[in-house]
Amino acid sequence: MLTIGKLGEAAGVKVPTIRYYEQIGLLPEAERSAGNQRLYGRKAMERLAFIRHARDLGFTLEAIRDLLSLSDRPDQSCAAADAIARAQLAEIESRLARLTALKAELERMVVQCAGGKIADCRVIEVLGDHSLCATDHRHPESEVPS
Amino acid sequence: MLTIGKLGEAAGVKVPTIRYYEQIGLLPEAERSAGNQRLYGRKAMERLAFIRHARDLGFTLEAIRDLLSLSDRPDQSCAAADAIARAQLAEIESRLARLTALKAELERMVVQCAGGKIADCRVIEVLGDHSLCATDHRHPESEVPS
DNA sequence: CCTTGAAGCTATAGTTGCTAGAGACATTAG
DNA sequence: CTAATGTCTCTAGCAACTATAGCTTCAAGG
Ligand SMILES: [Zn+2]
Ligand SMILES: [Zn+2]
Ligand SMILES: [Zn+2]
Ligand SMILES: [Zn+2]
Repeated sequence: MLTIGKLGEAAGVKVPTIRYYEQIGLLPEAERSAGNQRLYGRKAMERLAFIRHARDLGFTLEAIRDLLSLSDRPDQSCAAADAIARAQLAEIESRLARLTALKAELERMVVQCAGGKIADCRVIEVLGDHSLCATDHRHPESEVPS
Repeated sequence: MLTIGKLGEAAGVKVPTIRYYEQIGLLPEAERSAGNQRLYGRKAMERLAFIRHARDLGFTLEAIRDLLSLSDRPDQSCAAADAIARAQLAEIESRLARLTALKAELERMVVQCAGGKIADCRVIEVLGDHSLCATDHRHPESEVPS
């Protein structure tokens, strides 16, 4: 049985994050020691590793919640899990497309600036006027974390 | 003079967002009509367009605050502005690198799943075990929005 | 002129995924 | 035994908005 600190160390997750996952119900309530400290066994560690890995792949906690409850029903079809993964892939692809456009615009700005006074700065100028941009990079949908 | 609604429409910014920008000091306090409603002129519109465009290019509000105060001093060197833009470019490039790795892993997962039961689902399996991944995609630094 | 509906006002709370702090209790090394 | 570290709960804060509630003001139609 590991204390929360050891578990965090083992899984590469900070202690408050583990408590947070428990609080929102992603991790079950941990066993407690005589002195009321959380104790974790192998199952908790695997579950935490799953969560952490999915987070590292960009899944939201909501998606992870669904994936976890699916993985608790091994006999069912995996179609739902695959759909979540495909949705995540689509999300990543759309962010990639957007970031690629942003990168191109930022490179243009930086390259075009001759480096004089603010009044002549291409960076400031372009920021003030999207029609100076080469691509349409404007924000299509919601802002999501990476 | 535009009302806040017309300004938002013209600039592609929601009304509460404009009020929010004023509240945090990105936009100056607007003039008010006799009935206490905000009124905006061309300068406010340009400033809002600048903010919006910079946001669309992924700059944080903090960076935009700095860029705006730089653009208010046209005689100074633009080195600071260029540095902010280059930092933003670097940030975008690092997000791109990460997302590219994520995309590859997600594609692998999705493609490898034969689509049977959860117990045999490659998606669930890989999520539980990073050593099944082809690349090291783990989260390096802080989570930042796109 | 009056009414009605849209648009505006303030203030507060919610979103996501944590992170940081305060103040108290538990455990462990020396 | 004591000191240092770890853990406990609870609360608040971060970015960048978004949503809600309960008002007031405005513009247009009858
Ligand atoms: Zn410049
Ligand atoms: Zn642009
Ligand atoms: Zn599957
Ligand atoms: Zn992995």
